[in-house]
Amino acid sequence: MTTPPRLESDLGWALGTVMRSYLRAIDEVVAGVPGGPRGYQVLAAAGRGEAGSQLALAQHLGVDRTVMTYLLDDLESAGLVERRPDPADRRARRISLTTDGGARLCALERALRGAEEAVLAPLAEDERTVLRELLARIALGSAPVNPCQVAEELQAAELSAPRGRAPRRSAAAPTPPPGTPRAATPASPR
Amino acid sequence: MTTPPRLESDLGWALGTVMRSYLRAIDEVVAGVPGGPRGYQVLAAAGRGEAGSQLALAQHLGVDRTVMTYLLDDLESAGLVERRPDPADRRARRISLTTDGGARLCALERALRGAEEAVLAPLAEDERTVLRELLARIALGSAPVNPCQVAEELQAAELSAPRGRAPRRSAAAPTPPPGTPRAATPASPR
DNA sequence: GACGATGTTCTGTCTAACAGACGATCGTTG
DNA sequence: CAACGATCGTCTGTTAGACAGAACATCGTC
Repeated sequence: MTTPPRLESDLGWALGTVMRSYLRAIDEVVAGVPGGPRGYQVLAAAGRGEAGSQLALAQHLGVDRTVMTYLLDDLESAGLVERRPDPADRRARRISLTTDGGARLCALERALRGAEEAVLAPLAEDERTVLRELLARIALGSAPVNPCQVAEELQAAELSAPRGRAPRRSAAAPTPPPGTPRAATPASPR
Repeated sequence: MTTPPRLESDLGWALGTVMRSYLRAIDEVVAGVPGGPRGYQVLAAAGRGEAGSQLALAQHLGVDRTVMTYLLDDLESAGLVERRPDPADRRARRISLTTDGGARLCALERALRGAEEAVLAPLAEDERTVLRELLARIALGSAPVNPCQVAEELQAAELSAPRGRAPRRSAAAPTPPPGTPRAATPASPR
């Protein structure tokens, strides 16, 4: 009995409730952004240069490719992002922020900081930081497993420590535990 | 600059990604439950006796009343829950677990424990506990503000400490900070 | 140059959520 | 006690959103 009597440990309920609270909090802020919350996430990803192809962006955000098309249509017609042909692959489009998009993103981030803090209000200052970090670790660790990212990581690890040193333990767990869920079970009982 | 250079602090993205990861992880487990993940949450709430009326249950889970009707229809026809008339209010129905429902819930919770641990795999043991607790605190703090629950709480606090002792600080913040988001903004721009 | 694979877009279908109304019942007020 | 508004659960209809699949252009490879 090392664990204290759990008062309320339903992870799913807590996650869902916090998620809804978050969406409600940012609702007003992102109301003017074409794609809503996801529109902002596209801007944020583009601003960080994380937006490779549309497909990569879609997987990063957890949306369907076809949805990403419409999302970018709206953002582009609003003048916030640009679809520029990838010089290396003429099939793909690179998503980049316009000047307006950059300014908009900056304003959004400032406003969102406040909304996020309101969501995290029940926590103390340092606890908020801890929560952010733990969530980010899980998200990064269980992000859509990008094979080439993993490959890069392994390569980098090998290069930096060719003596057979194992890659950093805390990073995106390369050896998933036995009970790892299979991806996207198609057998959902509609 | 007391805050360290934030490497990846997009709370919304982290929340969404963890949420999707969680849903994927429990997908197989709750595949047989009528309402899917929310069907389980109904069972869990009923098992804890948290299920007052259908409306309270719906608000607790963040779903519409009409959706709750269908959800309970399915769960009831599967023999997992019972709709019994509330003796105190003949409009309302009390939701209770059947024997089958209790057994099912027990099995589900065991299986879900494993799936949840898989989601939290990137974290160390104590970090998982911390995350669960922080999320639960936020969820409890920003749950659909139930006026009568708040009233009860205040009453209980007064009864247990009539000397003017303030209620516990960590509990569902009765004095929301200035920037508290308004509940259920009806002005959502479709 | 032919082949399969991949990125993006388009089309159609279908589920799930929401707004609104209805009947039954409660609490309250005159 | 009768009438009124409010609330709970249900039902109906509409609509937005997601998904499956095909089509087109292009890449990598043999």
